[in-house]
Amino acid sequence: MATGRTHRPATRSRGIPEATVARLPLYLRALTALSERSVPTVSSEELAAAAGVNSAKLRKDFSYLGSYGTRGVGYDVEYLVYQISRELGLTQDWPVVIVGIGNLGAALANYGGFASRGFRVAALIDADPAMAGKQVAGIAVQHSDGLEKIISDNGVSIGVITTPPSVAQQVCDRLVAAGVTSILNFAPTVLSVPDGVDVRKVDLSIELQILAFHEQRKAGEEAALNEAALAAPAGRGDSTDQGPDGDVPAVMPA
Amino acid sequence: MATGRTHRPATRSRGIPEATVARLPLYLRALTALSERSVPTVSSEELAAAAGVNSAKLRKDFSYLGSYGTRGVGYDVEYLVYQISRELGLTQDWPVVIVGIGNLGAALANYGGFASRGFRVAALIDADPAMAGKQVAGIAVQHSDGLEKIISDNGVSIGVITTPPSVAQQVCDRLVAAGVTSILNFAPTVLSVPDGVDVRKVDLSIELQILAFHEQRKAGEEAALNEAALAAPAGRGDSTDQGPDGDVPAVMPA
DNA sequence: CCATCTTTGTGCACGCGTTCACAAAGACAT
DNA sequence: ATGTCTTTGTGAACGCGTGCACAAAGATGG
Ligand SMILES: NC(=O)c1ccc[n+]([C@@H]2O[C@H](COP(=O)([O-])OP(=O)(O)OC[C@H]3O[C@@H](n4cnc5c(N)ncnc54)[C@H](O)[C@@H]3O)[C@@H](O)[C@H]2O)c1
Ligand SMILES: NC(=O)c1ccc[n+]([C@@H]2O[C@H](COP(=O)([O-])OP(=O)(O)OC[C@H]3O[C@@H](n4cnc5c(N)ncnc54)[C@H](O)[C@@H]3O)[C@@H](O)[C@H]2O)c1
Repeated sequence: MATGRTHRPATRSRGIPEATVARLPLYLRALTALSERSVPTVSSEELAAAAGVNSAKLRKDFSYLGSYGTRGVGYDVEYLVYQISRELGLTQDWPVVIVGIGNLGAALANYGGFASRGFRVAALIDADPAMAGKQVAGIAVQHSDGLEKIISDNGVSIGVITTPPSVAQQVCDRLVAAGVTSILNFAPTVLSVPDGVDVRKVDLSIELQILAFHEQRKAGEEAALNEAALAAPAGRGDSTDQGPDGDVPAVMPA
Repeated sequence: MATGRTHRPATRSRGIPEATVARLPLYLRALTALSERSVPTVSSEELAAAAGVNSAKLRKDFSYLGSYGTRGVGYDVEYLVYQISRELGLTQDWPVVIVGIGNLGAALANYGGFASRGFRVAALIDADPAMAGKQVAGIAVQHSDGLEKIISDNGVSIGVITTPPSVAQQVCDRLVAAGVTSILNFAPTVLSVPDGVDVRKVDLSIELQILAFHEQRKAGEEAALNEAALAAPAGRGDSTDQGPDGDVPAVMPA
């Protein structure tokens, strides 16, 4: 998922597959819920259902961490919570900076889900002088002039970018130069980073477009079905009276 | 990525692999930028660089859509923009509802990136009576009592859930019952949906945890390197004076 | 102590996605 | 028209991830 210039070959970190790492937070969430209900042990089948995955996959995932289960019984919930937390590095505190305190940045700052997992908003940074000093989520916004100092003073290694896309790369460059080695990017841009820096992106627009693709496919199948019976009206999705699937390109190739 | 109860076997839709579909929006974005700069054609190498992918992958991706390139020249930008837009279903208008107009829901409502790709915020829905009637991003928030009618009146097939996780499943159920067949879920919950409904989730907390995992691994490698030289201090990441990698579990298994 | 029963841990096969490498195709110059 | 040069489109190999199916392990009861 790292979108750096050089494509790192999936660096199976210390033997734990990337796909497994991506599921550990899911397991952890389900386990935390069980822990709060004081459930002592859980079977792979139950936990898998709670996490929305296959039980075989879950057992294989856990096997990468070690053999923490007891055959015939299941897994000890508390113990597993600790092991996964430790594996994910959540037993330590991760100071995070958010750069670009607009609509989205402010929403993230207000989000309680951060602190609950060992992530602490160490600073909010914005380039707008009018924002500097304002309190957002109980934290004073600081001007981006001091970005480097803020990063180094707080020992920040994780940065969140919620600036407009036009400045995302330069913000990224400054973060990296200041010592940040993990970036969560909300701006719809491809970021170039040096080796050793991880970038993950959250792109709302892409998610919607993927949904639209499947939605269109579903509508197409439905239409084909209706067509097979008779030339029936579409019913849903006729908000515009444009043809559902024009075949004539807007511009022909040269 | 659909997290429904039944695991659909990657339904290679109409021959286009899921992984390719997920990259089409990326290509489209890069192509749109080129189009705005009036670049007439682009090679797979250039476009791949702009989209942050391998050029062979890009060519293979495009080969699923058909042979739209010209050997020795490259791809016609305008034509490709149209073809990808059509394939993704962006030539039609998709009305979208957002349910749960809190911090995040309001940020999304204000986001301009929706409309630019054929997605139109048809309605904002919240359960809080105090929110009803309030204007957010120029749209009046409606009470969730009328959810079903709003969905059907506007022919909405895509819903965005930004409610607290505790109510996400029931909101999801109502959306589905009302006719929504695609859901973008921001609440940290596993949603169960019937077959034929697509769910995609955006989970900030998971992204951060994945970053933390890699961050810890990097720190560990670095520490091992330093250790090899001498018992050197860690320098970064000592915000708490807790040992960097305790080995004693909090609770021993039964 | 033994039998039975539950559940883990994993060997194995399969399919998807990625990447390499190259032949074919077309543009362009001469 | 012909040759050269660029770039596409794709066959093939490989690696990762997934899921099945089962043997091994341990709990539990008699
Ligand atoms: N709002 C959403 O729901 C949403 C959804 C998906 C993606 N995004 C993306 O997230 C980003 C932020 O969206 P938004 O709606 O919050 O935009 P916004 O305009 O409300 O906020 C952007 C903020 O970044 C600040 N900024 C600008 N340049 C900066 C710089 N060089 N350094 C530091 N701060 C700087 C601005 O002062 C502003 O406060 C955009 O890239 C947008 O495309 C937003
Ligand atoms: N804020 C963030 O940056 C952020 C980040 C990641 C995930 N999330 C998740 O997104 C969701 C929303 O976060 P938020 O910060 O906006 O929370 P919020 O509390 O600000 O907003 C939630 C809104 O949902 C409304 N609501 C509650 N029950 C409802 C119902 N049954 N039907 C319709 N509306 C209902 C509430 O009235 C409120 O306006 C949460 O699940 C949160 O975990 C938020």
